[in-house]
Amino acid sequence: MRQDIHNSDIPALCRACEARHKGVCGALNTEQLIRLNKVTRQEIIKSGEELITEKEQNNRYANILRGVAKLSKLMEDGRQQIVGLQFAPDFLGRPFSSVSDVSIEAATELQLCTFPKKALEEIIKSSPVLEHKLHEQTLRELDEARAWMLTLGRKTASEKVANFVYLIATHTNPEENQTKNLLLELPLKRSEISDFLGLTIETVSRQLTKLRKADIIEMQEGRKILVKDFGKLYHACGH
Amino acid sequence: MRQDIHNSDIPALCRACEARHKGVCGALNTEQLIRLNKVTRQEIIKSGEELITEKEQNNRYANILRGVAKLSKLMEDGRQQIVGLQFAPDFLGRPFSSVSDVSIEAATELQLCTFPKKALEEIIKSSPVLEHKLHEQTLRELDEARAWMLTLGRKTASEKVANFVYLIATHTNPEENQTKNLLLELPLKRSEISDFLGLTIETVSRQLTKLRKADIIEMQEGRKILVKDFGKLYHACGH
DNA sequence: CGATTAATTGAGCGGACTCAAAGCTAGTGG
DNA sequence: CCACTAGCTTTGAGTCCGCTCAATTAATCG
Repeated sequence: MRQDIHNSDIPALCRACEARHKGVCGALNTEQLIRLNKVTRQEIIKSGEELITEKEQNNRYANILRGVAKLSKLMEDGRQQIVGLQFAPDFLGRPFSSVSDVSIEAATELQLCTFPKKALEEIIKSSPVLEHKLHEQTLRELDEARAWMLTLGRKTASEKVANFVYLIATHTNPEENQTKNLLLELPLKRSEISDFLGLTIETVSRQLTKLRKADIIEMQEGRKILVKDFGKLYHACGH
Repeated sequence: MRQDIHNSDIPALCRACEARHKGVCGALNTEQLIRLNKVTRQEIIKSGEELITEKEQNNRYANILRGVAKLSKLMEDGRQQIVGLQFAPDFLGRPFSSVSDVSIEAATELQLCTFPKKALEEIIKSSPVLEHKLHEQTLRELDEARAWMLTLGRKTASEKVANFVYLIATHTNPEENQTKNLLLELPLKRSEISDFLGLTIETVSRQLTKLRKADIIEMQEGRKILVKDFGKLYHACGH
């Protein structure tokens, strides 16, 4: 599949990139990487900036190299719902459609590798493995969306907040399902967490205080949180 | 692509099947249809019967020929969330994974065309167009899941119920965005509607009564509902 | 027809919301 | 260094929407 023997032929950018190992670019051979590399552009997006607007035309895709992106939907009256978070090395954009029905915004500072829609779609034609990789990410996102639907529809405020901390814990420090202390930084502010959980900022704040008083987490400077008891946190999610 | 010229070669079952036109089987040529047809089996599933159990092994896929299937997730303490509905000619099952993380159950009587996981996966290998079709359905499901997340997280009880009626209206009678009367039959009972909307049966019932008193719908025998004002219904969804 | 399950309606409660105020942070400039 | 601002977060008090519990009515099916 991949020709790691000729590692030196691989574009410098790609050589260090996580997307080539765990992301969609893992489906590409050296020649395709070189071809794609000619049209890619690295970009740094500041926290809060919008990449793709809901219901609007867009003709660029991207891979996340670093940072967290949030996908959200907005109602005319201002109500908002965050419908997903994406981490490196996720692929950003809606394949096979020129309009996304969610907006994509940088939750933290974001380092991206962007490329034109057309370039990707051409490579897909010659390399079905790439579409397979994209399909697998779509399936993973669908599983996550449905798991979150259970959280939104059936869990209490405290379970929701625990679930959010748990989600961040498992995504930023994967495979560390340990009971030991685990330090993490929340990529969202309170208003965003509330829009992700279908709650208000006040309720989120109160429930975090409850988790703190229950000795499950400890709050540190900034948005840093120390998970003191991973088992209890998992349990607090409703499991 | 498809060889409709040799229509007579197409298996009898497939000739009348919606899945060949609008569903995933549209990606297959006559030869592939014949190949798949050797291992397919038509099945009638009674309302309420479970096809696939959450977290359990399963090695069959299916296309819906008639009826509605519901996808749901269950918590240990019995809380339940319906995370999607599927209509003909949708494909049922989780590609590339032997365990589904949702259970699939017949919401109404269901007529299916089932086939072994292996058969489909082999055809995918020789025909990337099939994977593309599956990918497109997955993307559509993801869009729908995210739209529903907005409903679950940010809409009021009355908006939720209106949204449900609207969803059924648009899925059972597509492209009839008319102001004229539209008769439809709800495929779910109250307890299922409440599990879909993250509400209780009582609240669902009360909100339906409100829609009736607002002259937006009219309730008839069984689960039939007459939509008297499609525009008002759309508006009642929060739009 | 009764038996059973589904749906409606009512009364009262409580969890999450609203509104309001005070406490933190980080950034800016004197 | 502190003063000042603007944005974010926490905390409190009171309200209301949707839940719970309970009773009735309506459908469905032997």
